Amino acid sequence: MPAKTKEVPKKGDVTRLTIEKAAYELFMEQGYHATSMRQISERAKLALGGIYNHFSNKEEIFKAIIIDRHPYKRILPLILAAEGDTAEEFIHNSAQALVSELGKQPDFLKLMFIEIVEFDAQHVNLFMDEIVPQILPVFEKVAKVRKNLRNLHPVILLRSFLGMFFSYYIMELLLKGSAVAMLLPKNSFEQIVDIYLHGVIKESK
Amino acid sequence: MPAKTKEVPKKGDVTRLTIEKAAYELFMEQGYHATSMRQISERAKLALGGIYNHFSNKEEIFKAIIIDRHPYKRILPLILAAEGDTAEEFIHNSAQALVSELGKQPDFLKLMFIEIVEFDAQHVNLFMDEIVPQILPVFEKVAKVRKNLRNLHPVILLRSFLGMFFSYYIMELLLKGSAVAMLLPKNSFEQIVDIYLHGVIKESK
DNA sequence: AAAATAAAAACGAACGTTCGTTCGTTTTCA
DNA sequence: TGAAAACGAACGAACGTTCGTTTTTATTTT
Repeated sequence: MPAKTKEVPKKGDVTRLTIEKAAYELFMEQGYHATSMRQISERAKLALGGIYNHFSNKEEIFKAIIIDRHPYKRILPLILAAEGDTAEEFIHNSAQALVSELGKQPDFLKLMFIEIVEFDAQHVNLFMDEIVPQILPVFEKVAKVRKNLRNLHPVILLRSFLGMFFSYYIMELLLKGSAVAMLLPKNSFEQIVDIYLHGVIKESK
Repeated sequence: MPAKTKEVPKKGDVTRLTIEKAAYELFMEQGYHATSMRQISERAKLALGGIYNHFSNKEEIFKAIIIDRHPYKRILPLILAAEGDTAEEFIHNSAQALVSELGKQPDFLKLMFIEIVEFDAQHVNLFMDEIVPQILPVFEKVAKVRKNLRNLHPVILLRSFLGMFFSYYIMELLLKGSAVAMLLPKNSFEQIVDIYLHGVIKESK
């Protein structure tokens, strides 16, 4: 009887997700190289060797995390669903939704940083070509529907929009624990969004 | 005869800088944990044990790099020297100077990323309290002298200004190698600065 | 100016530990 | 009953650091 490879639902994939979750937590806490396979196996409550039934090596775990846990999958629908007739309202609302969503996964940025530091962003580069074609039309539509947006290149719009969040969270990371953090106004993010909308220059009267 | 500890100029500090330079290059290329003391000793053309005459351990090398090679020392004078009567001109010029300066040290951002990933930004946090009191007055002065700046909190001004660069370079890192990079307009940075100055919203007629 | 001397720097083998991965075996599951 | 999953000891390699020694450098004494 020739062994047919069957496409079974595979119950044991639960373990795979358990490993992924444990590794994700540890990578976020300690970084990639500082996290050992033994630590991952302990947190996943699995024998060391058992991991290798699900991932061929350590980097494969990280790659899986990058793909499965990247927040863009959750963020994209939020932007699409953001309401508001004017571009101003729309950006305000989608920024708000995005911040609250990222608040649930506050260390998502570290994922990107580990990527850049340890892997020279090679994994992200690979699937950027998959993501961006999904995101760009959204921004093109936003630019088209809301009349009071300046006539900006959609890529620039995307880049500056995402950049607003990057910068917000990075500065937060760099300033936390510092005495300067005290100087920050309570509604910092509101003001950052406002600058994004209207710029820093006073309009000529 | 009691041995008096004297404060000699110490010629051998050249070696210390050689180690620092070699380590800096390797950290940038590979990350912190992925770089071994042996690699550092090889690039510095020094015996493995010799390093420990100048640094007590690996982390001390990184700390020294963070402090000695942080670009803020070179950037601050540039901002102070940037000319332009209007706030618009000033920001334009200082942004231009900053970008060209950072272009000489294109991986400076990685320094911050390694900090965040491997050390939870603890070193930067420590000397933020030293840096920010130097930077803030510059931004306060900028806001005061140039009349056509909106009345923004100086910390917000600083934060959004630096954020503009962070986001610009991060997006560059994440998009490089991707096909989307082709879509980017040539004068991306000019447009980003323009958004910073005037916002994305069309002025009501 | 030369010699003596002590401190600083360089050396590289060696230490103990931990790393990622492999492997033969047992257990669980379909 | 055969495949998938779990196990944990074992492997060789690489890690950061230490150590005793030699070499270099700078200073002090002749």
